[in-house]
Amino acid sequence: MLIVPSSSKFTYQNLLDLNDSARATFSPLSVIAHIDINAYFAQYEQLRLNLTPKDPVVCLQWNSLIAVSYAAREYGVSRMDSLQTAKLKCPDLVVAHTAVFKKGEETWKYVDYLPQPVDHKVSLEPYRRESRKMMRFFKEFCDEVEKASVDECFMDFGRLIYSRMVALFPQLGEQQENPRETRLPPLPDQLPKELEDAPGLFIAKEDGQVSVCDWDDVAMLIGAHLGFDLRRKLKKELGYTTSLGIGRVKNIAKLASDFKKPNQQTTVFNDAIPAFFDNFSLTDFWSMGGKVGRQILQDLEVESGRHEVRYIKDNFSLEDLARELKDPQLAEKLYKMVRGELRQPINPRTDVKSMGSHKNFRGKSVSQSSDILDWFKVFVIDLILRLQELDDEIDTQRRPTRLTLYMRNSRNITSSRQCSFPLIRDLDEAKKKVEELSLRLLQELEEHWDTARAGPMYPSTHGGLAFSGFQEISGYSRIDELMKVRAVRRETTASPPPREPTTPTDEGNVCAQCGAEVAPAERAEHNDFHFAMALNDELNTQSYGERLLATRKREPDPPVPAKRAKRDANQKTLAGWSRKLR
DNA sequence: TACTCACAG
DNA sequence: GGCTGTGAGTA
Repeated sequence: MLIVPSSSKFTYQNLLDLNDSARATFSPLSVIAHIDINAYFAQYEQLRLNLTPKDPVVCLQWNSLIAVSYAAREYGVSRMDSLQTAKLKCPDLVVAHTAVFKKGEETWKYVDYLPQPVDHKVSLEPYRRESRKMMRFFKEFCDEVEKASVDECFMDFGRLIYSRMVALFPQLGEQQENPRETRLPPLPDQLPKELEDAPGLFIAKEDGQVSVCDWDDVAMLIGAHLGFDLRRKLKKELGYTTSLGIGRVKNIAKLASDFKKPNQQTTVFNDAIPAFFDNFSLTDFWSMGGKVGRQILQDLEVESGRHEVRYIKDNFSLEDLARELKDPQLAEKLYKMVRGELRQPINPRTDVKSMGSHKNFRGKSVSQSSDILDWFKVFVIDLILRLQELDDEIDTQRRPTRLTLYMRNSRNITSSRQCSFPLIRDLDEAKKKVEELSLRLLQELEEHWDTARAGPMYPSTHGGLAFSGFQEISGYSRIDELMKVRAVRRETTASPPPREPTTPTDEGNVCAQCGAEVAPAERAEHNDFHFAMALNDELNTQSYGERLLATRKREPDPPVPAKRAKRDANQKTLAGWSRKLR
C-alpha cells in the first residue's frame, strides 16, 4: 500500500467532530457504513431449515419468488420467475413458502401444504422478528444505527473511528489550543500493521492506485476493518452473510454495499468518488429511482447511461441546476449528491411509526361487507400479535393513537378512513377495541363511499387495517408488574417447553410443570402460559419447506395466542359482527 | 387532521 | 407483482 505523506487538509476539530454523534456526519473525515443481508428472506429460510449456503433455497409467496438465494441464482433462477419456471431451471430447488395466516384463524405458522391466496394471508413476522434481533446486534456494535428496511441499515462509525485513530496514532489525541485552526500532522511514513491487508475491495483512486494520502483515507481504512469485523461477528452469531459498503456519506455507502455481492464489501476512498459514480446512473441513487430522477435527466437534457453523474457535476453550476429544475431545494440536493457531499444524518428511528396488515383480494371473493369480516379477524390478530412482540422486546410499551381502514374497489380506487385509537395497555382490551372500531370504520366508509365517482365499492380488491401515531406510554405502573414480565420472559427463553399439553397438578403453590412459585390467584394465568407453550409445540409440525428436504432446526416460535378464555369471548364478538351486518 | 402519492425493498 | 413501510404534498 502506497503511503503519500504530506501536510493534512484536515483540522483537529474535524477529527474531534467524529467523536460527537451530532456532528460526525458533517465532518470531512466521516465514515458511514451500509450493510445489507444477502437475499434476506431466502437466507432466513435456509437457516431456519438448517440448510447450507450451497442449497438453492427460494422464498415463495403464492406463486412468485420474493427472494432467491445466491445458490439458486447459479441456476439462472431470478425473482421474475414463477414457481414453475424456477423449478424447470433448477429441479432441486428448495421452496420455502412464507408463514401464513389461514382465513379466520388466530395465528400464523409455516404450513405443510402450498397455501392459496383465496383463504390465506402472508405473515412476514418471522422476518421482522429476526430483523429486530439483527438491529439489536448492530446497535451493540455501533452507537448510531439507522434501520433502512427489514434487512439493511446505516451506521455512523464516527466514534469507533475516533477511538481507533487516537489509539493507533497517539499524537492525534493531544489537546490543541485551537483545534479549528490547527491542522492534523502529516501521515507517518508507515501505517501500523493492524491497518495492512485491509479487507474488502477498494475502489481505485482516479490514478488507478490505492494510496493513502491523508487522514480521511486512514479513517476509511479503519472503517473497512470495522466493517469486516462486524460482518464476521454477525455471521458467527446469527449466521447471515452480508454485503457492506463504506463511504463518507449515506448515499455512497448504499451504492457501495450493492456494488459487490454476495458476502463482499466495498470501500470508497474520497478521492475515488467521481470514478466510483461512473459505475452508476443517476437513477441508481436513493430517491432518484422514480419519476424525480427521470424528470431531472429530461430537464437537464442529459443522455441516460454514460457517466451522467460526472457529466452533471462537471457541466452544471448550482445556479444552472436551480434554473433548469425550477426547484431550488431539489437543485441543491442534486448539486451535493453528484459530488458525494449530500450529508444526511443517521436517523435512529428505533420506534415503530406505523404498523399495517393488508391483503389483496382475488376475483370476486370479497363481494359484500360480510365477506371481509374473516379477513378483519386476521388483520386484527396480526396487529395485536405484533404489538405484543413489541411489548416483549422493550420495557417501555408503545401504543398506537390512530386506526386506519383501507379499501380498494375493482376500479383500483382506494379509500381510507381513520379514527383515533384510545390508549389501552391491556392487549386483550385493545383487541376488542380494534374489532369494534374497525367495524365502525367499515360502516362509515360504506356510507361515505362515492359510488357515482368511484364506482361500486364491491367487489373489493384490497383491504387492510393499520395502526399509526405510536406513543410511548409511561412504562409500567408498578415495579412488581415489570418484575413479573421479566420473570416470564426468562422462563420462555430458559426452560424447555413441555412436550404434551398437560394440566399441572395441585402441589401447594409450586407448578408441577416448571417448578415455579405460583400464587393461587395467578394459577389460571400460569396454566394458560403452559397451554400456550404446548400449543406452540403442536403448531411446530412440518412445513412446506422442510418436507421437500431437510430436518428443522431453527423454527421460529409462533406467536403466543391470547388467553384462552378471552379468545372464546372474542369469537363470540366476531360472530356478532356478521349478524350485525347481514 | 384526512387523504393521496411517490419511493423503496 | 404482492406486501409492508416511510415521508411529503395537499386541502
